[in-house]
Amino acid sequence: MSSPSPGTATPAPAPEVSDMLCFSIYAAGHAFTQLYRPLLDKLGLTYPQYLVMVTLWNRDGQNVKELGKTLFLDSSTLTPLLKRLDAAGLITRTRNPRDEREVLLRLTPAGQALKGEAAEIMRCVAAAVGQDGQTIDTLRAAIDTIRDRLHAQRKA
Amino acid sequence: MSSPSPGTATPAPAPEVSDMLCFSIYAAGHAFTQLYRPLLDKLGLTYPQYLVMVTLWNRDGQNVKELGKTLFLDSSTLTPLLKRLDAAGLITRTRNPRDEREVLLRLTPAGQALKGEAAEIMRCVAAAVGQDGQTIDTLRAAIDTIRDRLHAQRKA
DNA sequence: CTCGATTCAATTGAGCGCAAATCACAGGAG
DNA sequence: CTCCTGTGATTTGCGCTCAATTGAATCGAG
Repeated sequence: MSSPSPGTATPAPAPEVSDMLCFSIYAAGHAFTQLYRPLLDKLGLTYPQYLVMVTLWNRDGQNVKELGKTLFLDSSTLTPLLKRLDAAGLITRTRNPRDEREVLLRLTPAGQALKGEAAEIMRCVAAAVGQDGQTIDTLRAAIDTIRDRLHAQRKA
Repeated sequence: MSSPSPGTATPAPAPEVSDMLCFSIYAAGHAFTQLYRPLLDKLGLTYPQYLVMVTLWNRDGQNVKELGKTLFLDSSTLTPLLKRLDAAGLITRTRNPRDEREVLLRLTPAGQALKGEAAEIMRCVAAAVGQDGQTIDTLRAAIDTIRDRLHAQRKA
């Protein structure tokens, strides 16, 4: 008697992926990546590389650990990605003389210069999303709340 | 004079990743994957493999194209994934005798049997998300709307 | 029936993401 | 100073994701 529909002819609820919040987020993430691809191709960046650049544009000179904390990414993901940005001439990677364990990430002039181009991309994405700022902020807050709850679960 | 804040001391708005909806979705997606990992390890599945199984539990005997349409994934992603599910004894992959281009995907008894274990996982995930069904449905609808808009943009 | 276009799956190459193991450095206890 | 522990980054191995290409089968025009 624990079923919501009591007795007759409901063989199984049969959940579909389209009913699952995790799948909505999964699919929307891919859709964003594919939206960004042609826009970022002009800058020679991938979507995760772009997120790294946005973070560095806000605070230059952080180390890998701090960057990873902001993006929720592991150093084993970031190290090869940062090497590619380095090879592309957008950042430099130097050990901190005060603590040789840390690698400091600094934008090159070329890396700084890309910031100007990014504004145009943000406008394109906002247009593609096609929702007002209020709606987006509310949605974002709801998603972040869930993310934080999932991360908290991780420790428990 | 094109700046929104007219004259004084606003050097740059400096958008951060935490202000970007795309990043919220990106990070939440990873959080879900990490929540699922220990749960699915018991079944020997990865998260994308689990989504495939959920889809096949709902409709057995589809081909790769149809599966990809549901999950928004390409055959180049699915082919190796399906080979792993085949190697694990959860599905079979056979050419459609009516049209030899298609590969039909069918659950094995072992693949069917996993469906029972999945209910428990869904309960764990729902508990971790910790929101009522109404809230989740609203959130999911909003995300799906944006996803559809992004996909539509793709064609234009 | 033959030719050309289309469709479905598979393959290839590059990059992302994470767990686990490794290496180097820093800092404290003795 | 030496050992031990902890931390930051890298390496390795596996799987996912997609663009581009290939190969095989189907279908339609003539």
